[in-house]
Amino acid sequence: MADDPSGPVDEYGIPIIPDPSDAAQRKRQAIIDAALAEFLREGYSAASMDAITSRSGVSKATIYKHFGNKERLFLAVVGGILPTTYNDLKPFNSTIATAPDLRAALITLTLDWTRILLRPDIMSLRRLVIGEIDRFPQLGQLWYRVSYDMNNGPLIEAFTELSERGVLDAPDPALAVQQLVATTVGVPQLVRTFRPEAELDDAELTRQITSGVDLFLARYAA
Amino acid sequence: MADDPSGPVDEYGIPIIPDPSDAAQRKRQAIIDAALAEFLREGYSAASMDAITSRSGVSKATIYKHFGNKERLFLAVVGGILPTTYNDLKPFNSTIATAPDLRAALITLTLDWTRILLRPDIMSLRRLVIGEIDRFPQLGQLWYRVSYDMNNGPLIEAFTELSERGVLDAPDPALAVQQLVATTVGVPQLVRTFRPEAELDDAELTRQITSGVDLFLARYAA
DNA sequence: GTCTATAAAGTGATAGAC
DNA sequence: GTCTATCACTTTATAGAC
Repeated sequence: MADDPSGPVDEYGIPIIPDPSDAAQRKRQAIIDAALAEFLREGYSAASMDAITSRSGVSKATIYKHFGNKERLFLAVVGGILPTTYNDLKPFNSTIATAPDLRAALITLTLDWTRILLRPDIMSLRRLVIGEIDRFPQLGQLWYRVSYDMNNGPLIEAFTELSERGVLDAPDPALAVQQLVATTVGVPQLVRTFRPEAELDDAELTRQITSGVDLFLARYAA
Repeated sequence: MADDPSGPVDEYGIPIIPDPSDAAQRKRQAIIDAALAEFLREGYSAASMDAITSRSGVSKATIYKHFGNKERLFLAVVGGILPTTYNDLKPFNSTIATAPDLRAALITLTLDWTRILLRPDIMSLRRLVIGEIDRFPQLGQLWYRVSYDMNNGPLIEAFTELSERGVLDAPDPALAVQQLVATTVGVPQLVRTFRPEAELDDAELTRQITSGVDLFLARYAA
C-alpha cells in the first residue's frame, strides 16, 4: 500500500496539498505578526531582520520576497494594524445624537474610548508611530486620518445635529470635538504617554472623564 | 627673539595656554551639540557614533572617555536639554494669581506656552523622548517632572489661591490645570505631533486657544 | 586628554539550488 | 515560493602611541 505518510491526509487518506497561495498567505501573516512584535519592542531601527526571521519561522529570503525591504515591511505592518486597532472604537459613536441623557452618553462614550486607547499595546503602537514620524510621515498622516474617520468625524456630525436641534450650542463642532477629546481621553493619555507604568485605578479614571464631560457641557450645553 | 607663534598669545605676547579642563569643557560641549543634532535627526538607534564624531570635530575615543557609551551619552544629552528647554516657559507663570483680567491673562499665558511648545525643535525632542520611552523610562519621568515643576505646579498654586479668594471655583486645582492645558496647548500640539508640517496660521491658533480658555472659564469662573 | 587604527560582532540584502 | 549560505558594509567600542 502506498499510504506512507509523506504529508497530511484527509479522512479518506487523500493527501492534503495546501493551496500554494494559502500557504503563502499564512507565512505572510506569520511574518507580519513577528515583525509587529519586534518593531513594537525595538523600534524601527533597532529591530533586526534576523530577529524577525527567527520569530516568524520562515527564512529571511522569504520575507524579502514578500515585502521587498525593511522600510516596506514596516509600513505594511504598522499601516495595516492601524485601522484594525481603531475599529474597536467605532461601535460607540452612533448613539450620541439620539441619546435621551446626553451627559451619561458622553461619559460612557469617552470612558470607553479612553479604556481602549490606554491599552498598553495601543499606547506602544502610538509611541512607535510618533517616534518614527520624521522617517515615515505617511504613518502620521494615516494615524490622523484613521482617528478622524473613526472618531472625530462621526462625533462632529452628531454635534452638528444636536446644535441644529438646540440641544448643544456648538458653533464650531469640529473644535468642540477636539476639546471634548482633549479634556477627557487626552488627560490620562498624556500621563501614560510619558509614564507607561503610572498607576490609574478605574475610580480615578472615571472621575477624570466625568469632570472633563462636565467641563465640556458647562460651555456647550444649550 | 623667541616669539615664533607656536600658539595663541595675548596682547603682551604671553602665550595663552587654555586651561586644560576648559578645553575639555569646550570639547564636551561640542560633543553634546553634535550628539543632540544627530539624535534628533536619526533617533537613538539609527544615530551613529561615527556621525557624532565627525559632526563634533573630536575623535571617537574622546567621546567615549567623556561619556562611557552611547546610552550614557544619550541620557546626558537629552536629560540635559530638557530643563533648559522648559525654562523658557517659566517667566509666564507668576502673574496669574494677581492679574486684574484673568481671562486675558490666561489667554496670554497659554498662547505663549503653545507658541514655544509648538517650536519644531521642541516637537522633535518630544517625539524623540516618546519614541524611546521603552528603552529610557527615566526620560519620560524626567519630562513629566520638569513640565510639572515648571508649568503645572506654579499654576496649581495660583488656582488654589484664586479659589480661596473666590475668583475661581476649582475644588480640584490639579485636575483643573490639566484640563486647561489640554483644551489649549493640547489641541494644536496633538495635531502637530502626528503632522509636523500641518499649517496653522497665528489667527487660527489664537482662535483655538481663546476658545479653550473660554471653555475652561465657563466651568471654573466663580 | 586626545588621537589613529582596528577589533569583533551584527546589519540589510541577495545568489543560486530546489 | 522557499530555503541555505554568504556578501559587502556598518556598528559600537577599545588598545596603544603621544
